[in-house]
Amino acid sequence: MMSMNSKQPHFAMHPTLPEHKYPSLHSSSEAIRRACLPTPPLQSNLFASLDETLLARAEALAAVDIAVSQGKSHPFKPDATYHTMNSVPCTSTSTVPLAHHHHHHHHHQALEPGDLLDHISSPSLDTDPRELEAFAERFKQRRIKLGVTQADVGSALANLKIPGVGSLSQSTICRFESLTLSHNNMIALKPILQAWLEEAEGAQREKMNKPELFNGGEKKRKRTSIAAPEKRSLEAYFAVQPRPSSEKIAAIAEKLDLKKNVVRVWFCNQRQKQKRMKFSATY
DNA sequence: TGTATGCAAATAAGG
DNA sequence: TCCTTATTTGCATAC
Repeated sequence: MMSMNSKQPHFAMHPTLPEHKYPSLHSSSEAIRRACLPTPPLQSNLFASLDETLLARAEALAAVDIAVSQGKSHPFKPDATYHTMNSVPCTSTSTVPLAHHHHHHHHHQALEPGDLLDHISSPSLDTDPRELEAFAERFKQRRIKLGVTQADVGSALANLKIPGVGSLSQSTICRFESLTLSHNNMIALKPILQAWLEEAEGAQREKMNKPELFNGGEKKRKRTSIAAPEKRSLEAYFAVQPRPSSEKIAAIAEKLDLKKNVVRVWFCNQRQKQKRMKFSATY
């Protein structure tokens, strides 16, 4: 019934596959305060064409930093597989920060559905913050009754074999239960967690042995942890050249023993961060 | 030991 | 292929 799931079965071998597309609207307590920064007036890149001298300086600097930590344990693996998975489409556009009830921002959503036409996930209902809140609470209670932890649920999701759905971390499950996810994110995750809950309860009721529903699969988005020394090096590079060429990125990646993509993304995120800071500093 | 959270990687979507 | 902007989600670590 609630199969508003998009498509693509595999999530095991595709770094990226075009999947859903939902309206980008955020809301929700946490998201609301960190996101929503208007676009700052973009200052053109001052360092854009500084000569390599500075870069060399940074490299030297970086080299020292690295030297210290290299040769001995690398605290993390650059990671080898990122997969696109979970997340589900959804078509809703409500904007209601769960925490601050009613916002001055009601947009459409004609009238109350009168809760008659529900059951088969009526969009207007599945999107209702109150319903989500109620579900989250029920979910948590029933999960506990099943004797399953948040981490268990997260990893078991992949075994649900829902196309495009992989595992999630304990953090995400926790945030779902405490409604500290964006509204749209809540809406996207709800059907998935609901599916798991029903399966798990059913299995338990039937005394079926389905361990996969209580721990499992590893199909989770992985997150690289960039160690402090490497991070300092990246920052040094960034200071002199915030937008390195693809070649430069490759070189940096090699020097730091990180995946090129990790470095590329780091620069993107760093630029994004810089803008945020610049913006908030202005106000 | 499970569960919350801060910070920030990784992704989605439109150029 | 890669950028930007907006968002999702995980690692690490504090409760």
